[in-house]
Amino acid sequence: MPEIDVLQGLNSKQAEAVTHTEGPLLILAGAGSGKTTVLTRRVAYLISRGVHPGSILAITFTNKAANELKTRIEALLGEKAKGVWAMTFHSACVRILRTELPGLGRSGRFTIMDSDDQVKLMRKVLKELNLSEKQYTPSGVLKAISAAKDNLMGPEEYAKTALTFYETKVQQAYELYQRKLRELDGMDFDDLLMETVMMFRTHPQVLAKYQAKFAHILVDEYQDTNRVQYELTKLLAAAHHNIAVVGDDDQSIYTFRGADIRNILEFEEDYPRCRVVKLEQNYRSTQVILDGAFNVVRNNARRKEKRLWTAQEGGQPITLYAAQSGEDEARFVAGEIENLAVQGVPLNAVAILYRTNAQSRTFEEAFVERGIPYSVLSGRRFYDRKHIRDAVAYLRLILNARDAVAFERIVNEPPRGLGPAAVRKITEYAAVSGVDLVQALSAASEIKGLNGPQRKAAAELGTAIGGIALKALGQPPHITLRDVLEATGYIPHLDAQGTAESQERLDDLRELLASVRVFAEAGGGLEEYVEQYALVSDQDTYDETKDACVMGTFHSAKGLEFDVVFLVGMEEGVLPHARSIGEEHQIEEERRLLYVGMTRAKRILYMTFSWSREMSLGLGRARVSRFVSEIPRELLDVKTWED
DNA sequence: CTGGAGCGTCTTTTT
DNA sequence: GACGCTCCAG
Repeated sequence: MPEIDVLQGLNSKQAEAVTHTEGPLLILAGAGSGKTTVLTRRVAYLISRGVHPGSILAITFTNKAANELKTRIEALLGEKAKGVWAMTFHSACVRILRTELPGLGRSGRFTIMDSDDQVKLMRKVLKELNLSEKQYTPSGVLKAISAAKDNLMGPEEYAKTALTFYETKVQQAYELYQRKLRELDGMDFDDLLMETVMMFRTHPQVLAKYQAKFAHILVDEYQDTNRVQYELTKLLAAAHHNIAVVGDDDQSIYTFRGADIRNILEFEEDYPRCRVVKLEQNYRSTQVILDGAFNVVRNNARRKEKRLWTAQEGGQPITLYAAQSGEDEARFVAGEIENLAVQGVPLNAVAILYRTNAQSRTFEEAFVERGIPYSVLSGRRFYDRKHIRDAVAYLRLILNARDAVAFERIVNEPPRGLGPAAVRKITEYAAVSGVDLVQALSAASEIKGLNGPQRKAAAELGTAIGGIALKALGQPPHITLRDVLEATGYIPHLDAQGTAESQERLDDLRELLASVRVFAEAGGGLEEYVEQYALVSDQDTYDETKDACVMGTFHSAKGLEFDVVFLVGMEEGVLPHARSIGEEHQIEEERRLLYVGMTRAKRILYMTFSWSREMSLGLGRARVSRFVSEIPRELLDVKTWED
């Protein structure tokens, strides 16, 4: 493939970022500056220069972005491009750990515990430690633990820094939580990263293997990396320093999750020989939109000085709509979308963005009423539904008969007369006799304290799951899923209910089966399915070809673009969020959030707010967001419900 | 001991 | 509007 193709159509800065292949590179890429193109071309360029695809590690923020990267590279280079490691931090770590842990005497078949599992487990921990959930909320303790893991502190290290009474209790919870995870052969999201770094630190030969393997490392959305992620890339790049990071400090919106903006601000200090390339030409938005966004974000004290420019002069002013109520706001948005549709704007070119997920409801109702198709940018919504999680828990138990979290989830779902007391007896039996949970179920007749019906129900469940587990290896995963939901009575139970709700759930399960089938036909096995299940994100399920407008949070819209964008709920207490008011650096993050939202728009930008809003306690008066007043008046076209 | 009804509480953003 | 908790009938 001639080199000229790979550089075709790039501006000089972009070309520089693509062709600087040896040594550290910091690409400061403003919103809409062709970042994905640069990443794609860079990988293609490396391969065209003879770099083996398998020695390129490209870390992206979502699986969707990773897949897009792969597809676009293959479009450029064809078969030659196969083998690039394009994935998220978490998927890369899972892959490394599954490969390496068995050689170190540890299990490579761990289950990934998602946030729901974590909370359930933490509840148990707190109960065991006699800590009241009022004072020590599971999410609060988990947040502290997550922060510790982000800073690479295990329970022992954390103990050294735990000073307050609260922290010593958290420390105890941390220790017990980790012990329980080990017993379950589970890892939470943070463990995946921390364990990988720990393994690299304690086993230099393993680290050396990956340092040799990945001759070139690329990291996207670098402004949103946290300490472990930073450490991980630093370790991997230590031997050759062929590390290219792409980011924009103005788009750092994940500090609540430990993202450290210093990683990007201080990259040049970490790698003194580093080349810095700034991409400031924007190919996405009109000048009006860029000016509006710039005038907001310029108010942040902590940022690198820069300003985007575009060859597209002018543009439509930003419409600011003052609504009478939340319903009126939704009515306005729906009405405008209908008008735009008449003018020929396709629905999938329109997005509605809000600060919190709960805000979607009013809009969904208005859209349903008017028959406007929409899809919510929150793939986890589907996967987090109770019955979907139940179904996956059955699969988890088939794969790992010691997965106590999955076991407890489904042992009495549908109701089988096996309540908490019976479950405790079964798990105790398993622990004492050294058998797994499914074997314990099958041996229910030997468990003391269970009554007749309980013994029968438990044995049946054990036989059903055990039987299917035996067959699972040789058949496609969707068949296994269907069989287990039938044989354990899950689907029959829903069928028997015959309510509208149970029908919906059955439909959801059918959808799940269909998606597993698609996954299987693409060559995926049961194990891979369950693994990626825990790692799917909001964006991963987004289908841009569907004829529907998109709704999502500001966060979930990261990296996406739309012709028309509505930013709704532009009120004090919503954006900036009430919990961010008071702390200047949190206000700055909220401001960046708005910046990200505004720069999603290519042609037309709306911002709306309402004078009154339904709050948790009755109707509240609202005030327009402080950020709106930072936008120069001449860029705005102000409308109210009275017009 | 289990399952279901009814009640109060809390809801920022997410890999 | 989802979930945990309490209370009571079987």
